[in-house]
Amino acid sequence: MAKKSKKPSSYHHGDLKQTLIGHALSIIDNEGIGGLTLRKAARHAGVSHAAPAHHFGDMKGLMVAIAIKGFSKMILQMEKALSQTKDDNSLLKLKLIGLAYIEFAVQHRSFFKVMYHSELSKKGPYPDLEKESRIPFKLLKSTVQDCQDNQLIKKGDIENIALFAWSTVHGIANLLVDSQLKSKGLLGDDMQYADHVTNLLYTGLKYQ
Amino acid sequence: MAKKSKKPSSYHHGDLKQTLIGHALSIIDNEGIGGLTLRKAARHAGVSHAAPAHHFGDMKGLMVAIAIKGFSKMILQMEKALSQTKDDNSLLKLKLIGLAYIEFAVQHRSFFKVMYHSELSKKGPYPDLEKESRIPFKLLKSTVQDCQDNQLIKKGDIENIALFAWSTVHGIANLLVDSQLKSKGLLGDDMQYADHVTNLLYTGLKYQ
DNA sequence: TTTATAATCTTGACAATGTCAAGATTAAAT
DNA sequence: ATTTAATCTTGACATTGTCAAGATTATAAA
Repeated sequence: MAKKSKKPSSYHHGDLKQTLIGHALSIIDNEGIGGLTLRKAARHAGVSHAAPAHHFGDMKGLMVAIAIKGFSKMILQMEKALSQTKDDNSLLKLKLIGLAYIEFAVQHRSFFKVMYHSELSKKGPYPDLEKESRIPFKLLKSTVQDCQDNQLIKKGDIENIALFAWSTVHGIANLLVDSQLKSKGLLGDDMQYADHVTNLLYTGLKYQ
Repeated sequence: MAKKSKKPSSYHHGDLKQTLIGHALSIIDNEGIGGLTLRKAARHAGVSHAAPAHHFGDMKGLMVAIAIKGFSKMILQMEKALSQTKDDNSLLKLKLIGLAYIEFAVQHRSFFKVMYHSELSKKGPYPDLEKESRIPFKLLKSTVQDCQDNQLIKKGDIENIALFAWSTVHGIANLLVDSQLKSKGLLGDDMQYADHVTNLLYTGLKYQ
């Protein structure tokens, strides 16, 4: 609740940038990424149609800002999951960090959609975004490393094993976020399914 | 080369629908899904700006048409992969069908992007698309069933195991298609990596 | 073959959007 | 107090999706 609302002066908004991001996210929640327009976000915020440009440059700038914020949140959530176990239990850490990834995706669908939107990763350069977007995989990889150091999973190329784990949780996350499973009647509860699949993943790694 | 080009009469195109789909795909190849517009596809095909509407209704209709065609191609490629092994070797089938899924994605990025575009799965109803889109998973599931029948993988809930395999290959496919790995310097050759990961996946299933 | 009907394509129009330029208002710094 | 920078508005323009009405060609019916 420590918002720095600087007493709006009716001309200068005070915290327009974050406000616009908020409205953009709720628009994506309701109408999908295709429903997001700069003008619509501006209307929701009660400012003129050209106001967003001063904070984000263009449409892509808004998406980048959302993605960066999303990665920060996701990283926090992953780190929190890691800290919830003793240091020696790295196999559990591996499961928890994967679940945290999936949980973030389903809890913040709009963030996740923007974070991994094709158009963003394509043409940069957005150094801040690039930097943040690498951290989740780094966290995953170092956890895999811990597991190997503690001989909890068989030896193997760390990079490949981490990529395997990432592919799986990323795949689940995408299928869940796009309602590709629910729409096919394949799914009841999201996280219950995520738990099943991550179990398969990590017991698989154990006996690899 | 058995195209039914019906001698264009300069007013009636002859095969405008498929032609437009082709141009749409090449636009997506070059500029991403965001770069695709109905008018641009029309210009590339040399027809008026409103011509596409008569074949696809609206923008979403074009995407649906592309997605349906993409699923047909993908299904053919998966079935072809299945037919390349003796019936008894169902574990190899399981690997081949997964690789076929990934291979289709990297060979036909634009198709794949459209097929699993959030906006499509959201609001229907597009019965033809729904029907086609279920088949890949059905193929995967029946292959998993074969593996269990032949006692090549341990028993377990077929649905969950199939979803696990699907999540993994779908995750790889998405990361590859969006160049999320290459851009991070994590990858040399796409299919080589896919082979590594599917190996991990299926040996994992074997000892589950 | 002639005619009627449907399919296909064009032209013209409209509202909505991204983006730019120029100006108005307020905050911050000097 | 004055200058400078930041923030927001207004107005404009090209582009786009979409609709309606008309032109052209194919197809079917007579």
